[in-house]
Amino acid sequence: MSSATSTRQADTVERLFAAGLAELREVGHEALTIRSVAARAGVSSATAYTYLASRNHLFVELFWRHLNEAPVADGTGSRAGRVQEAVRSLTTRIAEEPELAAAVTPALLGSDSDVERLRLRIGAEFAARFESALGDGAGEAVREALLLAFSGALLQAGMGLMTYDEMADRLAPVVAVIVGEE
Amino acid sequence: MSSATSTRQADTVERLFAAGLAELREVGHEALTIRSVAARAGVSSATAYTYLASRNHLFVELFWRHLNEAPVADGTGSRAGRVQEAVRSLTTRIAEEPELAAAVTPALLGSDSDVERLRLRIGAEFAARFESALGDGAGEAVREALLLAFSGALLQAGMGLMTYDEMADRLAPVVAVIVGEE
DNA sequence: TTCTAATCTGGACACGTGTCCAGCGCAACG
DNA sequence: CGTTGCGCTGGACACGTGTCCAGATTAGAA
Repeated sequence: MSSATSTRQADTVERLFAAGLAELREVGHEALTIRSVAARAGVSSATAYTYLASRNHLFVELFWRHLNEAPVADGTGSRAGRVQEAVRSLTTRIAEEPELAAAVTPALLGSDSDVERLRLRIGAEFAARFESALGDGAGEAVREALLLAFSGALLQAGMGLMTYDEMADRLAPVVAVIVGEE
Repeated sequence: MSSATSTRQADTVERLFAAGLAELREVGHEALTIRSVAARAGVSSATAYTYLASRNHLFVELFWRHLNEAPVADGTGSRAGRVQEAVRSLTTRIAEEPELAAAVTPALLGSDSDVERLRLRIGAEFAARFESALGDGAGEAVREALLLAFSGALLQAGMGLMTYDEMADRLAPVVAVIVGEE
């Protein structure tokens, strides 16, 4: 029972997320409503709200799932080169779903507990990738600078001051400055 | 007539912004509604909406006005020291109105044309301050890194991962890394 | 098959946003 | 001292969010 039950629930959740992503691609995040996602998933809006804490939660969850499929860059080349690769891997992945990226930036600022939980995980994921690209011996300040610059770039892209496609190129010299290119 | 008329309008606008700030301090940005601001300003909500394009616009405008009163740090000391001073001057000012800071972060991501206009001005203000602290001869990448790290810090603070009070201290070593401390 | 408990439904609710407009009142101009 | 017109009012509107709940469905257990 419990396995069948949770299968049913899992199905519903998956249908909701799939519908959310489809809706996002089709109408964009401004026009997306929880009810339209529910309808697309073939589920009532009350049901949607039992799985989605909020619109923000939907966006953040979709982003988190999407991000997890970003390839992990391999650890060859110079330190700066490795970090640049890590950055490129992330931005490339993010740029694949521009509407999702646009949606998640404000959503990440939400105050739902679900949003908060995921936001910590996302931050930790970025940190882990930079950490491993940097290798040992990188100072705390360097790690923090990288993370802040990357967050800043995401924010700028979210505000439309930079496209997700150009993020990696814009960040490359910034990474060089922070990590030290010599 | 036009001067008298615009005096009347200017009065209304000022009352709205003053009421907005008071309301923000009193109930916080989550509970603030345009209608409550209008009521506090002694004005109908329809009138409020003729001057405020949106809730986001209110927050961004208040932030912009607040920011403009941040003292400009003087240009003494090392390059890194000057930039750190510039950062501290900004973060100190921002930390004076924590609710405003919390409100503006998501608001800055809005898509109103008024928000967009102000957001460019705010970004330009940050850039100008860093520029003048850096002096001539700082590379493009250094300037961009600074701006991105600062934006990133604002974002982190907006997400509650850092308080505005600790921003300057957290950023100091980051600035040193970016600008080069030697 | 029948029972039971989890899931889902439909539709109401309170609330906020942002828009609109007919009409009112006030301040300056003639 | 009217008249004109700008700014303000009040209150309706459409729409979305997120909450709630009594009752219909469903799937597995007995």
